[in-house]
Amino acid sequence: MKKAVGFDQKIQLHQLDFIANEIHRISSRDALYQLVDERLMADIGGAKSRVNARTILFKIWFLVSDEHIELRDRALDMFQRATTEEKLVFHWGMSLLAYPFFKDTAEQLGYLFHLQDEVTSEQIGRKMKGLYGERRRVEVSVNAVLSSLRSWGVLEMGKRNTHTIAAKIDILSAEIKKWLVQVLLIVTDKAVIELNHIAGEPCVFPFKLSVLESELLGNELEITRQGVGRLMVGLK
DNA sequence: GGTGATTTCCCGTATGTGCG
DNA sequence: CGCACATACGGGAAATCACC
Repeated sequence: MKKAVGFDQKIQLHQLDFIANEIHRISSRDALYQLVDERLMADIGGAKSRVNARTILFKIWFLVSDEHIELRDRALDMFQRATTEEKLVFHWGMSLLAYPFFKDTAEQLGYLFHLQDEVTSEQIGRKMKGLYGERRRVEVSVNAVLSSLRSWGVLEMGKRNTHTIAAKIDILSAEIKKWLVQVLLIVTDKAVIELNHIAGEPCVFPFKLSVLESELLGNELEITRQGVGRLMVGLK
């Protein structure tokens, strides 16, 4: 069976901000559909493509699977008083949770950026086709993710389709670090992760994520020691 | 369960844009 | 202009939902 792709349209930051803001006020799905569709009219002409984009937005923020609802609600709560950069962290995390394709693309980008400063769309396209098969859809969707990331200010495009990381975003708030680490554990499917490996996780490459043990204390995460000075973080 | 409607996902193609 | 690539469009299949 072919792996689902899903994320096949460019999604802009203000569209994500819009839905994250409106979810608070509007609880009815139909009303929110209506509202988002109206908002999308400014960006996308065709009704069908608007529906496609709406599908993606809803999957990220609204139609969240049960096991992620709690994280979603916490994100929404913090979202209200977050800075622009912090809001991006939430969009990023929710996208990772909603779309394995997004997560895999981010991860591959992260790997490539560990090795080099510039990544071409062709290069990442090849990697993703390796994971998802030789399908045109994969090509289109990789471009959709890349151009979304450009519009989010995560990537910049240089000459000849090379992409570079725009300035990395430093995450300062301990609450948000904790949230992202939780997301990280879920999407990477790891039981535990070593504390000082967190910053190097490929799928969070746009962020500077340095965490101290003290910042992760609380009800959600569990910290254990392994050997000398190795701190492991896992979900409780 | 069946079945019709809606949602989600995928595809081929048209159009636009930048570049040699 | 011709080429490559990005983006949007609409058809349609597959999956899921809602209701009987």
